[in-house]
Amino acid sequence: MKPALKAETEDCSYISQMLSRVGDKWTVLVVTYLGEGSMRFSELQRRIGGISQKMLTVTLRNLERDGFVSRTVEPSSPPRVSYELTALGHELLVPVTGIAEWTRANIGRIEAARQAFDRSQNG
Amino acid sequence: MKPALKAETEDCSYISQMLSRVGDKWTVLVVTYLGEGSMRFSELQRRIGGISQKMLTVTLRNLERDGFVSRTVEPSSPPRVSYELTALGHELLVPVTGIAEWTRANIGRIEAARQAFDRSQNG
DNA sequence: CAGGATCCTCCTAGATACTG
DNA sequence: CAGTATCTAGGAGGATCCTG
Repeated sequence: MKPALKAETEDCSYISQMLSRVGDKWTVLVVTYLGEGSMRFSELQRRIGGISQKMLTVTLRNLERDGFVSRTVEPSSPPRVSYELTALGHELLVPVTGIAEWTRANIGRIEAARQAFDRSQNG
Repeated sequence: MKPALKAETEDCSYISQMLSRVGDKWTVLVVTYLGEGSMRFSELQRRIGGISQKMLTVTLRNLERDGFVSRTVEPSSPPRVSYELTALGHELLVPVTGIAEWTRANIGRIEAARQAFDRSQNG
């Protein structure tokens, strides 16, 4: 039996990974769009706009590996590959939405702080 | 009066900034330590461990600019500079803790998904 | 259509040296 | 002590070419 410290250290590693993941450039955007329902690769790319094939592929692979997204291939020609959120993926939206809503509610305070800070630096 | 779309687009920019901020390597760690109370630069660096002077400086400046941290200088020699969370900084801990707790609660499901994914890739 | 493989570029972050 | 300035390496992300 490992001491509690070990377990908490491991937890921190996972927490850090998740914060980093949701903080990357595309993950939250992809998850948000998939929150509307199942979607194909090209449709996702078109709707997001500005994401390269490579980054969409990488982002989806990461999400699939962690169990947030499921990938379905219809064996046809040309192939149709669709993605959708798993239950875990939908649940992830809850805490992420928490930060988003907190930010939206506090934009005014943040912006005021920035302007005050920038003024104090220039003056 | 701007249309709603404009406002939402601007919100997304802020939300993206905040997600990116809390997703960077040191911000959450610094905020968490400062959550315990006011702390000096060197104490913060020693307790966090592994963070360079430069990155601690940059992280603190960003937090200060956004109004999450306040900086106090005692004019002495050598100078004593201490940092503490503002009210806004303490409030930020709430949604961030939300993601952290969600992650901690779901580590098992994530880890299981990863192992299943990795097995399916190798086999 | 979906995505693998490359190449390239920029930014982040770390190391180091210096200052008030 | 608490920074600033400079240099550099590594990784994230974009552009492009190619394939089943």
